[in-house]
Amino acid sequence: MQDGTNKTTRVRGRPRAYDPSVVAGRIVDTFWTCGYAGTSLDQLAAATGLNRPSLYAAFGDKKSMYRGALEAFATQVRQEVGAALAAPRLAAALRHFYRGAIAVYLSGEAGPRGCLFVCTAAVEAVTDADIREDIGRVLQGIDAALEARIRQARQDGEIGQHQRPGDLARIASAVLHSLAVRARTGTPQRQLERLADATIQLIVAAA
Amino acid sequence: MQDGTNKTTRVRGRPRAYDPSVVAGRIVDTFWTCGYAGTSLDQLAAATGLNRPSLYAAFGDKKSMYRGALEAFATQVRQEVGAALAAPRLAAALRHFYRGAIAVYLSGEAGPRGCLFVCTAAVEAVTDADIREDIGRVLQGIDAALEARIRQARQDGEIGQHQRPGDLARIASAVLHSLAVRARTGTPQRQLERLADATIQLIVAAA
DNA sequence: ATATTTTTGTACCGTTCCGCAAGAATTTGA
DNA sequence: TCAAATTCTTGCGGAACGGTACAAAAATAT
Repeated sequence: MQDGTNKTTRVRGRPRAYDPSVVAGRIVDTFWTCGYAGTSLDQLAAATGLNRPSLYAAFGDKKSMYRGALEAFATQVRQEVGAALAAPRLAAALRHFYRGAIAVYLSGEAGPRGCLFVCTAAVEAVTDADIREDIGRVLQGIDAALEARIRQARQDGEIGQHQRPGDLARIASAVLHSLAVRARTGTPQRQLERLADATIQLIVAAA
Repeated sequence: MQDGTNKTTRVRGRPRAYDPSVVAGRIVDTFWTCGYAGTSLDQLAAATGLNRPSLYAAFGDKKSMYRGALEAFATQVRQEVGAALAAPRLAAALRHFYRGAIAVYLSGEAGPRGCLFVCTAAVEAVTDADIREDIGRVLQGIDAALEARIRQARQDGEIGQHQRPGDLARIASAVLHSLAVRARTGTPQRQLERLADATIQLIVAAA
């Protein structure tokens, strides 16, 4: 807290002409729309209003910009997932979970964009081990959050004992992945919601 | 059949020094590993042994090469899906369906590559309407094939009536999408198979 | 005022990108 | 043997790529 982030505590040199968090958001947006390989530094400069040297000084090279975008996206995802799954009954929790995801997946000026990880980072996973591990960690985190929530529902007697919570959780997040892909490839909101609802019904009814 | 594809029926000019189907396979392979934007024409030339002008003459520009790869991949998928789902009982059909998919998704010299459509084409869907529609058609085709097979299982009395075949089919192919993403991001075969098996259990047990 | 520190803007580096032009090479037909 | 047809090879061209050097600009510290 004693660093220069406070507005009153001025630092030495020429002040930044931009808000780093706003710029970071624009970077996420650009990569989300065009993917890693499909985005150029000129595009990022145009989207942020910065020129390339400023971008480089603030966020490093292209790959570290992209991984920074992944990290920012993951942070938001974790927060929203946690909030959604906090609902007292499993069906409602899953419903908030999927509705929130669908809203995110359908956002975007140029059209629905799905999930930054599933729909753009996955391409790079074969040729880039760092990004592959970034994705793995996030997907595992969602699996784990779902599993914990389902395990709790089982203790609460909401669902049967015939399916293991880990398996149900992975099925639930499988549908999440599919919603991302389908949203990005043009499936209308109505059908996405129907898929989510059918999944909830199947999981909650799991004997 | 009266065109020049027969080996004995020679055509006029200098003969091709390559087998177009082999080259097409190499093109698929390269795009499958590196994605559309991440693949350069030089890379394709190196992978096929042709030089760029020959590639261009035979397969058109980069985008039409990619769409050709999508088409080739889709043809193979349709064939394998049809064969797998022909099994007499639904559980076995789905088992073949998923096992076949997992085998494909784990293939690749540089590591598992998932699905060409789900893991590489999806990125381009926002900025390229042609590719977006290519993906949509294929995904819908798989949904439809699964729905038909599940509908038949229902008629055969294999599964209950509480879930609609269309919903179950979309859940089944949702898991397929997830298997593609998870395979490409490093999930081991054992876990992929476990997810598939749990899904089959849930669907077949659907009351 | 002057020095110091940090950011910004311009311009440039070498490389790679995609696509194509033009001629050499290799075959069949006359 | 020569003409026609098709493919292969070399090499170019203009643009875009990621990344950086360098000096002007704008703030604080002394």
